Amino acid sequence: MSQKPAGPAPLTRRNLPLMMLQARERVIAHFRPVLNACGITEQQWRIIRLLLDTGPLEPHQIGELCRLSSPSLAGVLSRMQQMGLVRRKRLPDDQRRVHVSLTPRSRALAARMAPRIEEVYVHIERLMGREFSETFHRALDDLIDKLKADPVPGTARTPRMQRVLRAPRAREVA
Amino acid sequence: MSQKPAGPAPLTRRNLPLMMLQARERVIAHFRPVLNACGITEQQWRIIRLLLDTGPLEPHQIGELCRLSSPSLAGVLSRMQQMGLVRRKRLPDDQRRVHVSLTPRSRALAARMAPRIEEVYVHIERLMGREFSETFHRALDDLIDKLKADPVPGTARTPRMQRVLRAPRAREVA
DNA sequence: GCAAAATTACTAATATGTTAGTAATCGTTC
DNA sequence: GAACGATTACTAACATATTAGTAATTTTGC
Repeated sequence: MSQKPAGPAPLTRRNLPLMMLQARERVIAHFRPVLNACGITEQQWRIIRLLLDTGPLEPHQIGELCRLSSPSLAGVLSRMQQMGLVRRKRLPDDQRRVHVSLTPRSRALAARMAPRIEEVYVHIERLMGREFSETFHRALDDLIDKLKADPVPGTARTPRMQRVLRAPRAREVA
Repeated sequence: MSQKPAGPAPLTRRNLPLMMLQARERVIAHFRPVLNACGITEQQWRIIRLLLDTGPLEPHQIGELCRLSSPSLAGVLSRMQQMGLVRRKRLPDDQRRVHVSLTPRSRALAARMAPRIEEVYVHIERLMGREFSETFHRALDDLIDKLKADPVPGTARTPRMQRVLRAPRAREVA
């Protein structure tokens, strides 16, 4: 008997990243109206929520915990500073490093938003079912642990290859 | 006994959208090297994979199935057309509508990529465990179903408010 | 038949994501 | 103490996401 020519591999798997994207969008869609009504983006809210819990942090810590790459973070923090939602201050000990902290304005905003956010959680937990919701949380933790490591892309440091001279550029943070 | 003043609601919930983002990034991080090596983006690969299974589709169908909003899709398809990865053709019956189809080039690309993609699936399934992997897939399907509906943002149509005249603009598709 | 509504793909403006690379600073080594 | 590497936050260039709104066309109501 002649063998069937194998042909190109057929991509039989379901698209797991797409499924996870779809699932996440179904969830975030419930929060978006609240964020829009308050005039902030999802990323800005992630940062505010984080700093509420932890106090002032450095950018690389925020990026790690909020999954924001260094370049994204630069823009987000810059806009948040303009909006009066965060302060940035250089550390006296180490002039490279910066502390990002919340302002009274962002704390007040968070206080206004908290109950509406809670409402959304109650709503989606009702849609998902209490049991399923808890199981799903555990599954996410489990998956994150099993596939752990990998730093935020855009934050990873690669060794310098060469050093080229150029006109100096002013820093943004006072 | 005096009652404690309630204070601002404390946001006790874990950040579910963030957890889902973290989990998805752990997964997509394994595919990114393959995509980068082939010079295409995640979104472009989603579209190619879809069209391989379905044959030619219209933009709104692609957007729905790949979770790409209409404006994103316009740019992605435009670049893919320039790269020779897709063709766009207006339907004779309805001049508004367009058919997007793959090219020999994108089919060849997919054939080259398929085995490497499969390798990644094998690898991450080994990390996650077969049992967990299947359970997680079911959980995602379940969640997507329970929170179903919501059209892709940017695709939703709102009734016209007013109609302003302006100089005509040429269409991109022949 | 024709004006209004609906549909489809698109553009515009802005925010974020991704990849690569740079300026300033710090620590170490010699 | 000057050269070197490491670290931190940043910029540059481009692709995508989000929100709003438009052009061309088709369908519908009357």
